[in-house]
Amino acid sequence: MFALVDCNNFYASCERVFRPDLNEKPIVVLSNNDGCVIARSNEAKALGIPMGAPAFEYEKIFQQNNIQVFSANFALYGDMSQRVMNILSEYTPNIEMYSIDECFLQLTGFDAHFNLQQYGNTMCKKVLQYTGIPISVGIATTKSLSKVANKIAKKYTKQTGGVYIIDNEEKRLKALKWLKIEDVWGIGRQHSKRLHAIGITTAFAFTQLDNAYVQKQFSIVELRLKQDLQGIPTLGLEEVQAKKSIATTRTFENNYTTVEELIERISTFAVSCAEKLRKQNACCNSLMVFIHSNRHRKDLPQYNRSIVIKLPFATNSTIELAKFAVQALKLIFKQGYAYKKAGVIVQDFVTENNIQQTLFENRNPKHISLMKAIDQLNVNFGQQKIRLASQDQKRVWKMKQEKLSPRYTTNLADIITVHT
DNA sequence: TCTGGGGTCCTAGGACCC
DNA sequence: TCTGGGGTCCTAGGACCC
Repeated sequence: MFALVDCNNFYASCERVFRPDLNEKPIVVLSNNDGCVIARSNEAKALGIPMGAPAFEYEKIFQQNNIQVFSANFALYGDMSQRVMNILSEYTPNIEMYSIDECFLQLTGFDAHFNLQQYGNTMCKKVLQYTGIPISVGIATTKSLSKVANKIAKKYTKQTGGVYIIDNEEKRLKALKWLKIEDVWGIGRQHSKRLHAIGITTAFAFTQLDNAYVQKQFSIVELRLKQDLQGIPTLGLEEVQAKKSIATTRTFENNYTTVEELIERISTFAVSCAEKLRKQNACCNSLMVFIHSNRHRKDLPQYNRSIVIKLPFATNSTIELAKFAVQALKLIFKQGYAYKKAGVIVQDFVTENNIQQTLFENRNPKHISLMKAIDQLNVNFGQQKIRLASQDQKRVWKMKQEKLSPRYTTNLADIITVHT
């Protein structure tokens, strides 16, 4: 059996743990730059705030309904996630952390009399008691069916107590007939549109399609999903593996029009990628830079371009990566556009001690110890203390975060005070 | 005025090999 | 007149997830 454990309205719940006065009150969490809604409490959902709602359009509605608004506090959410996962890891060593707020547990070795319902219930109780985060648990014979079970558990919390189990054919069919095709895990916007066009509106109807047809019209991914939904275990638990790409991308608060402004941003993004690379002891062999104009401004000329450059040697040096990223930027920059978003993505990794030397040009060996020193200084004296000259020296943080909550669990100065 | 960020996987097609 | 077969690797683009 697989269990899918999912935290309810995770970001909103994290904020609420430290603000119990907000229990049963509507909460939304905004994306970077306080741009759009990325999490909603049940109360906010009931008020009709959609996922992705632009904050500026909904400002009035937030006020009218007394909705508490938060800027995204990823330091807090990441730490709370760790705490939840640690507790769930005690239940089985076979655990896959699928995202910041959900994980799959593979449950083996339980006999037919084992009470899964009770098992799920204690899980919910323990996580709630230890962390303050409410969770839902879906249990079934395959991964995708446990996702379905979880949806039911969450939707009908009152009846299910937050735990639902699909353990026989009758329940499986009932669940799949209930589930709309667009709500199936792995079926996104494009696929559900195409499926609707041929009259497929439920998960059940999807499982009735011909295997060859599904593979031909879609891909092997959708075929695997179909079989998994039929109750044939096709998707297994996945090992956590090293990342294959690392990105730092941002939407800007304002438009940038000059290459100098973009050089500063791109350098900073490359620096951030280099730091993340060093954390996972990897070097990259290629790098992508992209720049976008504001796609929402239909009245302005649009320009979107990206470029991938192969590096002459694998590196994770801040200095070298920033240099290459700026070179790449200069190849695609065009005068006359208002740029609103840009990013750097590094890929093609090799582990640090496994670098293929090249004949003519290699990474500067001095950079290895230099980067160690920089990383250590930034750890000891705060992030971004040591910067490249090409980065902005005046402002450390340009992101709009007007409603940021304290880092209650990761910053000593932010620990909550208990009034006695 | 104001609209997020970070990932993974698969496929088709082209370039290349013998 | 008539011009093969089998394979690998790489990349761009498109789909998906949270």
